Amino acid sequence: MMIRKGLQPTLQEKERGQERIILHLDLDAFFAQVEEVANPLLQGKPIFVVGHSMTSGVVLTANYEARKYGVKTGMSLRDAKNLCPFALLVPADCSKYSDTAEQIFAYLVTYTPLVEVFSIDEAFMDLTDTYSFWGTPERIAQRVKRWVLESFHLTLSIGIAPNKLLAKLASDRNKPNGLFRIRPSEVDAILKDLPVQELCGIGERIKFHLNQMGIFTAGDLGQFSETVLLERFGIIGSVLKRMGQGIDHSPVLPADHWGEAKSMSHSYTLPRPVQNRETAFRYLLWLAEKVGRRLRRRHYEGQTLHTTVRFSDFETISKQKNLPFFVNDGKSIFEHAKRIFTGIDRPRKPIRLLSVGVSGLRPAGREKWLFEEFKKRGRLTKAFDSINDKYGEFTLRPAFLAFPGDEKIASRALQLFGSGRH
DNA sequence: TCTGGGGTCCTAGGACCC
DNA sequence: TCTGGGGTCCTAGGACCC
Repeated sequence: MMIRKGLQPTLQEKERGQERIILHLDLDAFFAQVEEVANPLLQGKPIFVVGHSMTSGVVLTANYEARKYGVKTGMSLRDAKNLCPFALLVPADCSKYSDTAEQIFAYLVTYTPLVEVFSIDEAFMDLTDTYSFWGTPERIAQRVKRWVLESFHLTLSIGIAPNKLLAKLASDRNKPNGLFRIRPSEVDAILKDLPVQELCGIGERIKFHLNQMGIFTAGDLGQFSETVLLERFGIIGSVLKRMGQGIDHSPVLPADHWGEAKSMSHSYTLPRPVQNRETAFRYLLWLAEKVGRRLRRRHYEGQTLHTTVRFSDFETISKQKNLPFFVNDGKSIFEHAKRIFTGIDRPRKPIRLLSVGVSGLRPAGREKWLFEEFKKRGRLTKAFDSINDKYGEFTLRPAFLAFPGDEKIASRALQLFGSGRH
């Protein structure tokens, strides 16, 4: 008999013994549902929630009425309109969605502290140690569904399973307004004929390679030689094999267990391609200010600057630069972003998208300002922030953002960026 | 599939150092 | 400098998720 050091059970023991109870919650067609609740005139009609442009771009969310016509999230607006010409277009209002989601996710903590927010409309809960207080996991799922419906008039789909991978699969089973449980004894049967790309983590690219190797279902993947998978995919090879077997030991991690953020960025697809570089610089400054503001709000500063340019022919170039110091103010971020931009620019091509990001983050304010110039800049930035916090984003902005000259772009930009308050 | 916006992680080549 | 091997850092790009 082997004597084990420590009291932690091995993974195999966990697998055999205690079954984890993991829930995955997924708000159905979330953006579209929120809009329908806000505007009853939309109810029962096909709608697309779209980005700022309203004429191009992609569908952020289509409601189920529109999905009947084959419209999917991420589809270009043009294709979506071809499939469903009568759909109503609603511009996205992200702060509205995140406010709602935040209240819903906060409620989940009633049942367990182990709630992991996975995206704006998805969360995991680990109920292993707490569900018995309410009876069964299904009863908790029903209570959550009822509460969300009564409080927000929204439906969601919930999957219950022994791990996150399977819980996510389960929530997808009975959409919308679904509830589905996968028990350990059912895992093999469910995975046997499941197309590989339905496993979270397997996208178009990996699916293509797997298919080429003759692997089409999760069942195929789980049976396949790990050695060959490792040769083909490197270290993710063994992860893939375990996914095919429905094995996933990853924990449900609440926010206070998350590591620090690693990067922050903002990108923007211009309403139409822009040839004029002065105009491009204004967008760049706007993005830099947004990134800086977010870094400061979350008390970060970063050392690596990223800039991406996408031209009208979709050629995309990105470049990053390590700085000898940390930044989190818009002006410094802009100065370096502009320098990087100039280095990768193709001056004759119109620009379609710009992106500014900062990585190499650390908590801000660790070092005293070294130079007087930086000191002044820091104070100015603080004053800006306090006013903007009070009266809304971009109430105060650098004079450069006043858009002299180009009236059309100026008014469009102010409409987009300006708070409208003065 | 003519293609949004915000992230994370991985890979691979080159520079640089000992 | 005709030049080994290993480690680390930097950088560009790609894959994936929602």
